[in-house]
Amino acid sequence: MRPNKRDELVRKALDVFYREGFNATGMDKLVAETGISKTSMYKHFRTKEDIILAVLRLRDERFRNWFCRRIEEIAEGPKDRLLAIFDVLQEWFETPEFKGCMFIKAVSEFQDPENPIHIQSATHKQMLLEYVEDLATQAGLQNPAALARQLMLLKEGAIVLAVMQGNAEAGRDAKAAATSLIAAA
Amino acid sequence: MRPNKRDELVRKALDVFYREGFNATGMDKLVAETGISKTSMYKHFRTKEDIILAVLRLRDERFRNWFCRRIEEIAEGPKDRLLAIFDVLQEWFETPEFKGCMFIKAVSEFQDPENPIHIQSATHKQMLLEYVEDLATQAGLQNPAALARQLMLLKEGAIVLAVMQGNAEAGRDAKAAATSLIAAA
DNA sequence: GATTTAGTGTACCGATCTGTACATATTTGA
DNA sequence: TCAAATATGTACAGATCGGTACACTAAATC
Repeated sequence: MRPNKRDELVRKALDVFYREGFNATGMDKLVAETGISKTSMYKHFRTKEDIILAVLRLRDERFRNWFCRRIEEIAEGPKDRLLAIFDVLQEWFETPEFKGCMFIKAVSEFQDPENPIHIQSATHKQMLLEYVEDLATQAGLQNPAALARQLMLLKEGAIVLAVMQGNAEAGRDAKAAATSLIAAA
Repeated sequence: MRPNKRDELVRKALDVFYREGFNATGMDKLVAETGISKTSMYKHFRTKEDIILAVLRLRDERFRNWFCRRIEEIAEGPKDRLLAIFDVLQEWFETPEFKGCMFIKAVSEFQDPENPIHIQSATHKQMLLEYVEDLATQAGLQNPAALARQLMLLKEGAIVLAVMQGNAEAGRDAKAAATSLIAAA
């Protein structure tokens, strides 16, 4: 058992929770889909909530890594990168596995602002905001914080509408709007 | 029992589902919170899903009524009304009962695009988009459809971030961004 | 006044929920 | 090779899930 069962569980649970939802996925289904025994799961985690938190940590790490890296791959200057956000977003929407933002869904299912799942999801959004804020600052624009917040509105809105409409059109609209906002800044 | 029990159920169920979530609210909790017997509920509705659909219909009717009426109250010309969208949004965020968008949450819990709950939620967003599109058309702007879609991105993004951040700041950011977009159109 | 209608309360069905107990198997390292 | 560490499978507890059966009650209508 070299490749830690704990990590294997978290990786596989991520897929299931993302596809099926958190409350809709019972522990028995998790056993069936991961091939890991329930006994093992509860040796690594005290509760289902702890598993969800670990899943969200992995998702945050993977997503931010991919997202930022991809932006830096396809654009050079910080100003171009602000716009590239929306190209990368579009790429994501066009992925066949795209099923929306895991953190928006987590907050929808765990609404209590004191709930650790809720808090951790909010932190993810905060960290992405800070990344965009850095880009805006590097771009030498006035009021980079305000621009970053506006671009994040477009990003979140695009995710929601891409899910609702079942296509990636929202990505193109977001890029067009971002172009205007960046030009105005 | 003049005031129909069915409507009473739907009204009260709306509050519970909005506060607690759909999957997290069992039928027994619905009985406890509405004071209506389970037998009665299942005489009016065949399944829990049917209750949810009725709740979403009421929410759609109430929300669109309030939203559009309020916009038309606080602004006169169609161009001013496009901006007023975000003042009304802000009002909503500042409401103590604000707990995000019921339709975004519904789609988060019922992800299957073929699910009637999912479809009905998407329809709500579509109808709001059409209302904003009408405003943009009346304002005589070029490409009103594109502007309307961009403003809706801001609206959905603001809702998500208002929930995530636990405050109404996103409303102000959305209004600032909308001002830029409308000016550019 | 009798009958239909709408609602109630309770008890229950089988399934599923999170989580545990326990005895067994497999792997790992000394 | 042998012991410790990690797995596993099964069975189950106690609660809750959506939904039904049934006997009863209040009210409206004829």
